[in-house]
Amino acid sequence: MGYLRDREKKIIDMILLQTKLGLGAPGSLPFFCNGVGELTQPPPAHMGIPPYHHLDPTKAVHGLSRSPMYPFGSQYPYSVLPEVSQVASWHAQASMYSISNPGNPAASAGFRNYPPSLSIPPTSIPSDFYRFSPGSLLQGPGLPPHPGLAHHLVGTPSKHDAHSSHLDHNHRSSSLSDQKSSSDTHGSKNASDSGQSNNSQNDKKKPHIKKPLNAFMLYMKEMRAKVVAECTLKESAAINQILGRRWHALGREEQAKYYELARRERQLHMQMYPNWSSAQSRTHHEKKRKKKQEKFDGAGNSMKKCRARYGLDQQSQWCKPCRRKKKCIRYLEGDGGDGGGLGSPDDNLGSAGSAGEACTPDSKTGMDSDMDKSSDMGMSSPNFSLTSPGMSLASPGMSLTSPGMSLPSPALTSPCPSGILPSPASLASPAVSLPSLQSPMTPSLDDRHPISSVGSTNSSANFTTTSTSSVTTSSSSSCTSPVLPLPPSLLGLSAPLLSSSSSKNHLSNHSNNHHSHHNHHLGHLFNNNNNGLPLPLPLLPLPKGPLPHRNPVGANPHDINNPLSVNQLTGQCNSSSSLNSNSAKSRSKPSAENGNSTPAVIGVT
DNA sequence: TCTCCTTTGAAGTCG
DNA sequence: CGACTTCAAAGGAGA
Repeated sequence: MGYLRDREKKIIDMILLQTKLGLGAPGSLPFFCNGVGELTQPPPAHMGIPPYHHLDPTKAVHGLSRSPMYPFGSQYPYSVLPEVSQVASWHAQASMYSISNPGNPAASAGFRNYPPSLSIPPTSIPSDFYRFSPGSLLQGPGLPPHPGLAHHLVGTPSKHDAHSSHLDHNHRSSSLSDQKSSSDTHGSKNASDSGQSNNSQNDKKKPHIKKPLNAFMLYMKEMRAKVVAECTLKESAAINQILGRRWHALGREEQAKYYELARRERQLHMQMYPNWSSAQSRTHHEKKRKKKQEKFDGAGNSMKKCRARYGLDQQSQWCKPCRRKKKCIRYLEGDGGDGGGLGSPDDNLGSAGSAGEACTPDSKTGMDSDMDKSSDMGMSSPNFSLTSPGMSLASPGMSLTSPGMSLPSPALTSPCPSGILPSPASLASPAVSLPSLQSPMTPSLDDRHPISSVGSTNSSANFTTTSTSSVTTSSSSSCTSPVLPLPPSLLGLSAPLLSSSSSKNHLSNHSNNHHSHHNHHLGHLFNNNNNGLPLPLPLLPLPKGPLPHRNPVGANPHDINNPLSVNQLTGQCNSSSSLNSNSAKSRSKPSAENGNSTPAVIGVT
């Protein structure tokens, strides 16, 4: 209710603002009408924004031609770079997205308010939401980019810089002189080339053009403050988990807005930095990484990770980072020489939890890695079975037919203001009542899917099995682990559900497009079943063998010892909630730290 | 001061 | 072409 009210308020504010700005064209608001009509379906991620090289700035002005890669391409209008009125409405939208209520400091705190170089008052329009302010478009091609944009985009360490300048840099950069200097520095050309590096200082300050934010990033930016305010959480990791959940629970139209925003951001970014490529950002960071790598190389540590090297029973031998579930300092990437997959950063299934990796013992990683898996999972016995008391899938709480598990679920509306989804299923489940769990684990959205609930049962109960492969991969992975016998159609359905938040790294990314596509199916599923998919999903037979394993999020947030565990971080928000984080940690940081995640399981066994 | 955590999406790289 | 990797934001925490 509150959320809806908030939205209504935002819309009203937006309309008022638009009126104030004389931008009252009905077609420009709300959201992304673009004269095409209301969005009926959200764009899949891969559809939402055409590849960078497909974004022709020259065309962009007139319209973005997008091949309808997705069935509803025609329904989802990707029009164009905003026209002037549109751009203004864009600003207005920004005001809506970025809680602009001045009386809500928490809400506004999360946003950088790019100083309006234009006619739009800064106080009313926190264009912060847009790193690539449409202002530059408004001003025309020859005009400098939005100072805020430049400030943010170029050479601004987002993170630590934020501490000092998060709130005030708006003011700093809002001055005309700053605008001028900013534009002088970065110009409308490629900012990375604009340095006129005559002196070393310029070289040092060679601007780093950051990637444009994707839809989820934009969403996070907007909602973070909200979540922080609601949950009094400050840990970004935990907040991001919440936001991830919320993102999935978000309506398709809501998501569509962010995809649209992201698309526009990219367009603007491309216009401003036509020569930019994400490789620049990559190389920018690779330098640091190389340095670090050399550092480790110099140390001559070509060892296995502590976990694999010493085992769980000799944790005293582990290096500190391993004990802290951080990156093993003894582990050297590329130490593939021995131990089969052990040395590979990718064998850190423990955390990684990726179904792709978590295949059957004989599938991919070999025996060693299998052992590693076991140990990573904190399992002493490979025969660990989910049929153990309290973890039975047939347990009432986890019943696949449980109301809490059926789709669509009322719980999807996220009663918890933080977006954490309490579930009767989890709450009632004996599994979650295990003493090892400090706080009840709540199945994620994914968990509400019967199939995923199987896997999530494991994670939410801190049980892992030797098996491994998540059903997620059933349709695309080479995993041969016992998979729930699903008809292809259902598999196709299940995959997105599962991959939506788990094992993203490996599953989702086995094809970005597929992943995104699936994710959108997920969204469709949860918001409206207009795909004609059967809901609720049928009860699935329990597998006889080891159940598919879904490793918990990242460094095992369920590990109560993990300071960043979901429980610890979000418990204060909602004691009955938890993020069943099927993490995607594994996605981007596949290596070392992943293997260190673990062992909440130990306590169970 | 730097890195990690954690999320999703976009884009680059590699085999 | 698929799989994999990195980066974008955020801010607390730890080294």
